[in-house]
Amino acid sequence: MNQLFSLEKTCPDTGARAGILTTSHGSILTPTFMPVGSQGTVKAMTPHDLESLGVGMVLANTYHLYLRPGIEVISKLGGLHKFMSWHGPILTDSGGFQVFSLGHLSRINDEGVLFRSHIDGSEHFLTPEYTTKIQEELGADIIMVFDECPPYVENFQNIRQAMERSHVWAERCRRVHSREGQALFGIVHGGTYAELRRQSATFITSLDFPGYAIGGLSLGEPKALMHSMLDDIMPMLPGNKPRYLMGVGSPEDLVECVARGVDMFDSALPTRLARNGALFTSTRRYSVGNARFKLDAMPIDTDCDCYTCRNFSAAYLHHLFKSEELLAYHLATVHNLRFITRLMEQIRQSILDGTFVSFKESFLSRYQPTNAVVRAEQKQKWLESRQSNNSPD
RNA sequence: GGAGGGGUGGGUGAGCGGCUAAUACCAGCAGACUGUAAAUCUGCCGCCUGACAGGCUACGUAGGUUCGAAUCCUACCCCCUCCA
Repeated sequence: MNQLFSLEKTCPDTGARAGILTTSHGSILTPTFMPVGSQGTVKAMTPHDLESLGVGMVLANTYHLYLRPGIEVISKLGGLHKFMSWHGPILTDSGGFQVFSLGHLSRINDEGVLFRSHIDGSEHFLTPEYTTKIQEELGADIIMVFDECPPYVENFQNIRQAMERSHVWAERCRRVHSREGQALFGIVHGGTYAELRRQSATFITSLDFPGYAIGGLSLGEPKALMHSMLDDIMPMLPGNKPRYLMGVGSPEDLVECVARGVDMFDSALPTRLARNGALFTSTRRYSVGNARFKLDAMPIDTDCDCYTCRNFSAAYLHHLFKSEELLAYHLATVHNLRFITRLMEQIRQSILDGTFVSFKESFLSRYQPTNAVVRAEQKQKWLESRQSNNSPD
């Protein structure tokens, strides 16, 4: 393979960067957001839709595709690109995340993870070698090492143990990976412990992967903690390789994390929110099912250039959601994905223009976080003030 | 005309002497969702006081029995089924 990543420009005042990622299924411009399509489909979207929204790369999931339809099916039908008729780049996740999110179904040891299928109860044993092999078979352009992703609440000991296991697994994936034209990314772990994060970044970069992911963040920890982890790690990752922050996809997070040097993001958030009727606008997100939209003749986002906003009123979307019409999910997903891809385009352009800092500031001052985020920030401040009041002894 | 069944909060519909402002579902209102077991989940949903809590009015209507009734009795009004 030729060079995977080339850096075009960096923002002198932040860590933000613009670059180009080149795969055998085309090039994409970074920073980029990759919508999640675990089962070989971004829900409610055709590949044609994705293309016209400006989506570059899509995500698929090893765990889900392995269980259904099964790797041999996809293999016989010509690989994942052909199977799902998406001819742009694909990134497959190893299924490591599922080890944690489906934790009650699994047993984990140094060798690998014993799963019970959530579909039919059958038992499966996934190892680093096996998931790498599966991902080679699927034929994605970028694949991920098999890792363990413990929840945010785990204590230091558990986080360290999971991190160390992930390190060994990363090495094992690296050793068996051989498919040409396919890049295997390492994943930095360490939870919210700066010390572990640095340790992990040192180890993972020593394995010399073509790209590096940051895993185990955006799992409910305070935003400030996620930011400080990124601030710690990013300078340790080689500048000439792509950096991928796993599982991040809210508008404010994307802006904040690009500023810290991230090139690639994925998240189920924009598409899932869309299906649940929560739509992004430049000032905040709205639940289009709310009564306030019943008679609203304007598009949900008057600044948006997407098919949905160019053709339909908020009142119509409101009606589609209330009546549970299938079109609701499609139109809403079109909008949210376009909102995010446009945001990434704007970010990139501002980096190239040298105006990223002002773009970031004006976006963040305009964009109102959700009640939950505001509340979480209040709680954090409250806890800190309590701690400082109670800690004189 | 005769026999039987039934009338419960916006709707459907449980409850059949105290634990019942009343199960459940729907509708309604709001919130959540970040490497997707998610077109999902959570909360509220008689009226009044901002909330805690409390007060008021409620199970067709009017009486009655009882310490206590949506639940038992009587009368009336209405609805449904069957037979003539």
